[in-house]
Amino acid sequence: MMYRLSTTFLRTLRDDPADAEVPSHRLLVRAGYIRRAAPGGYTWLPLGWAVYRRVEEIVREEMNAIGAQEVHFPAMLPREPYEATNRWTEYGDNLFRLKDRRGVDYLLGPTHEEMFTLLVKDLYSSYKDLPVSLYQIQTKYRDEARPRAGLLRGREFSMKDSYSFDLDQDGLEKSYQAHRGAYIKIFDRLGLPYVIVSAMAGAMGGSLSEEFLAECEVGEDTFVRCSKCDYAANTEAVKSNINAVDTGQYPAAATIDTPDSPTIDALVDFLNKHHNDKAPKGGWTAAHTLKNVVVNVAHPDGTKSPLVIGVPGDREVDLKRVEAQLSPLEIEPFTEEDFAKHPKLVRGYIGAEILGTDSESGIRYVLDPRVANGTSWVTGANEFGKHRINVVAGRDFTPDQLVDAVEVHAGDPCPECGKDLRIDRGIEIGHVFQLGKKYAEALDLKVLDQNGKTQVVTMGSYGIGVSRVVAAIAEATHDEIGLCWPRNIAPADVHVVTTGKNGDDLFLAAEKFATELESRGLTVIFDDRNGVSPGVKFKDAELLGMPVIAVIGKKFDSGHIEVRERKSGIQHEVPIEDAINTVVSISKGH
RNA sequence: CGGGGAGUGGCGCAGCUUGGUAGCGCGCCUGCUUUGGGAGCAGGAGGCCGGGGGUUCAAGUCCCCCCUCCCCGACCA
Repeated sequence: MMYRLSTTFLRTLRDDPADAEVPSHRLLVRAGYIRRAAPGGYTWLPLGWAVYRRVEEIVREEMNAIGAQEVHFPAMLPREPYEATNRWTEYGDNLFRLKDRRGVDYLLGPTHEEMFTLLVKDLYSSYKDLPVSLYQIQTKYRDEARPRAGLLRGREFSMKDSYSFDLDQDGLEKSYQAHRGAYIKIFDRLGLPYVIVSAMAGAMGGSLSEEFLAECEVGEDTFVRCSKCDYAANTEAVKSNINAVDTGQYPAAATIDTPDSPTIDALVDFLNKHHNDKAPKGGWTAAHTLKNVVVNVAHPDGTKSPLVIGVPGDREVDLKRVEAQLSPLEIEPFTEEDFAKHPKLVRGYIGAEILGTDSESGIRYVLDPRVANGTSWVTGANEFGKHRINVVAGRDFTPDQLVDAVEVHAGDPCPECGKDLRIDRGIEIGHVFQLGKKYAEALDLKVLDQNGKTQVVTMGSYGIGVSRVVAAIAEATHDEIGLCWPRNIAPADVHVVTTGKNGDDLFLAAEKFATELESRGLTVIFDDRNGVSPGVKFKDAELLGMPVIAVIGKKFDSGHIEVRERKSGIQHEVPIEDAINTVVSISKGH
């Protein structure tokens, strides 16, 4: 296969496109791999599509290797299955909906759990049919509030989604591990550095769940990683491992006047000025205070109730993290009107002692594990301008539940080994999780087991964002001057540049060289454009990012061809008679 | 959905404050020259100035409404 640039449908841009910010977006547009066609929708041009297909093929090969079978659903789906699982409403505005000429509802599939479940239900009914894993590579649609960063977050994108169907948890475990293993092979082959982190199954209603993240500054996911052991988790899924403190000999709790101290900062100032005698060693700090944040929780039945979250005063509450743990409850802001309805909650002075389902207020109270049993706190007195000191967890108040609620910080202890955690950002490129029986139950997917009894099938769900992976690889591998594709997914193996003009000896030698490379099984880009200056050809070759650039130019007179490795910049001057073998051996991995 | 920025030939931008009938660079076309790091000269083509309404003798420029894009936040496998 040879691309002759004189006729390839390609136009590179000298300037960065104004609407692109992140490197992958900027370079993929500038190098002529993609064009924006719609908000959050991109056209793949020939070279871009070549990359896309190579990624797809690697995914396909590894899925087939674990025995998964490829199918293909429509992108436009009926409403009913999504009604049955409640996702027609749960998905909310993120679902693209449309009606046919008779006014019947359809949707553009954001993901296909329902359809796969129904397909298996349609054809299988015995335990003997299981296990089975099916997958597709499909265009998915999500009406993202804010598409951004080119291919990284579009409203139309390509995803490989697979689903495993097993009779029991043991089977699911095996299917899950098979997919996990396949994903490791896929991302290894793609040449993409990645981290596997534990994640919350959250809204999808499963249990074990892990994400594959490509480490990347512009990534949208934040994850922690231990500096010592190999613990890694999405920030939402980090578990604290705080040990309870032995109950100390704290004096009885007492009320103090704290005028004008509705905020933690003001309170700490006031304590240091007026209650220095009672201060712990080193004086009062925010870490000695217990901050109580009120939110509303929305229950699946549509009702709302207040919830108070208690965290140390020097920490912020991470609502996403709380929400993930309380799922399917959703967190909403607590408004002025809500305060009016709950007069026991005194804004700025909410105290722990009246909180908890079994306490005076009856309001549900969850605590971050940092507020451990036996620790002593300064907290609100539930009265304007007053606080309570020496309020001891477990003695003076009891939470309904411990929930990891604080924003995770770099330097927090690792739950596995206690060493410092680091925080980094990544792009979610793959996700494996054990769905369990949620969809099978909702859609009544059952088989008969060995004893002739019906069993609900248990499922796993596994996704790879194929189009996103292309961008993630561009992010991970580019440099200042352009793209820099790993050998396995580059649209061509070698980019042949000549400074010769159409028809002259140099040009003919270059053409012969390119043709020979092609006949040796390489995919070749041959810059045969006429009247384009060498400078432009070199810049374009670097921008396009093939792993090897071969130059037939001034060194040709002395019998040499220049062979450059794009990534390392290493340049070899190779005698003409050896050049083909040199390029082939570099392209095949030395 | 909230905050900020921006929409002007294919691309990147100026013009808007102070209204007077659209300009620069790149790219594109023709010719000549040039050919190892985004060439030179000459001559061209190409624009309902995001859309709609208004003010005015006159609107890219002023006013109102809408749409779109980018960034931050919210949301989101």
